Amino acid sequence: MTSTAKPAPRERLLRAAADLFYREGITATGVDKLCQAAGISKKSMYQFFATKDELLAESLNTCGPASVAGYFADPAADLTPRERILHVFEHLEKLAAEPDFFGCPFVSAAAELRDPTHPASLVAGRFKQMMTDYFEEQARLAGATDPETLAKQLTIVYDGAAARSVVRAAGLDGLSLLTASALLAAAGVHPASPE
Amino acid sequence: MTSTAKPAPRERLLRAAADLFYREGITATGVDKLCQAAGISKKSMYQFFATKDELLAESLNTCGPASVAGYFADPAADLTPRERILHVFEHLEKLAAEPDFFGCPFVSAAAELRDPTHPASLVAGRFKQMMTDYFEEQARLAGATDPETLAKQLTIVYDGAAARSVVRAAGLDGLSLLTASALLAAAGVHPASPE
DNA sequence: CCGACTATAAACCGATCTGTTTCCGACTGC
DNA sequence: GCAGTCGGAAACAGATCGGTTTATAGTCGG
Repeated sequence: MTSTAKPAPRERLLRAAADLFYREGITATGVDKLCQAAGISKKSMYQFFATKDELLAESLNTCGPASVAGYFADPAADLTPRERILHVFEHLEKLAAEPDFFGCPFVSAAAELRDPTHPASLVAGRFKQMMTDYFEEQARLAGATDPETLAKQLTIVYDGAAARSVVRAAGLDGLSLLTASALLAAAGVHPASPE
Repeated sequence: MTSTAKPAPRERLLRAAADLFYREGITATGVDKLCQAAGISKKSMYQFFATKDELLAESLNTCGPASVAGYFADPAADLTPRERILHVFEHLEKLAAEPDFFGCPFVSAAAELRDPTHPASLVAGRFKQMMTDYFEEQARLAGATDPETLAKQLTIVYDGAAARSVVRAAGLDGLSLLTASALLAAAGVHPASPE
């Protein structure tokens, strides 16, 4: 019975936290609402996590990877590095078109916290770096002239496009793909790799 | 006496609101703190503005332009369109290097609100469009191949670079300038305009 | 059946939230 | 001097905040 509906109290709590913090904001989400959404008591919550901030950081850390997994193409797939890079933006375009898209969860959290030393901010920084590292690796494989710089630029395009979608409350119409392609081309990475 | 220290109650309130909402967040800033910072009573505040949200929207609308004025070079200055575009990113690099930079105030507000219909979100949308329009105008003057698209791309770079600075709590090291230059070059806008 | 453990619901704490109201002193025009 | 108005200080209202505690219901191993 517990297997079908309830994965585990702690798990449910982390999921509910990641969901509500993202959809409604950190400060705007109270602990009571959180526990109610997770079907858990406050006492249990405070046994798992000492403070709301600790829960926030752990929810980002635990549920973050799953929420951004779609950006990274299956490593087993037969794709060129350039296609793997563009896959990130294809996925972003898809997400941004939906009305419940509120930007990158990590950026969103770090921006609201305004405290670089907050545990959740550190988690956000690590994940951003992870995406940049992914870009750099693929850029290097693609033979880009300056993979490190290109990776940072692509991350900027990713976050900028996400911000655009949020303030306009609209999709991106391929703009992020177009911009990423332009930067790839400027770094010598072209669609049909010529022999 | 009132002329030296106190501009006007309403003005002070708007300034304090813009400042605190930006520095500490919207939800995290209480009305009491706001009034205290502005040196005004809550009664007066609620005579000027019906709700906190109304104050927020109006503070963005009124104090927003001044807070972003530095991005736009003096129209009288002898600058090329390309230089005017890059001036935006030079200014951003300067701001991002300071520890009290928390990103674009409009994006920040819209992101925290998560409600595209909120008056403040509409204000944010208008200002973003204003910057894009500025980019587009300069891009057209510079003879870019596709000024409209280039303008959107530059706006994306602006917001993406701001986000990067926020999550890393560090400066940009010229990265936004570099990226903007690359997109300009891709659109056929080069530094020393050759005859 | 029993004691230990667990997790729940709910009350509770002081503080703070948005928003309203009351009171009172300081101006104003007359 | 004196009604009238203004705005500030502060109490107030009801709700919610993060966090703690109590009491109770269920679930184990022994």
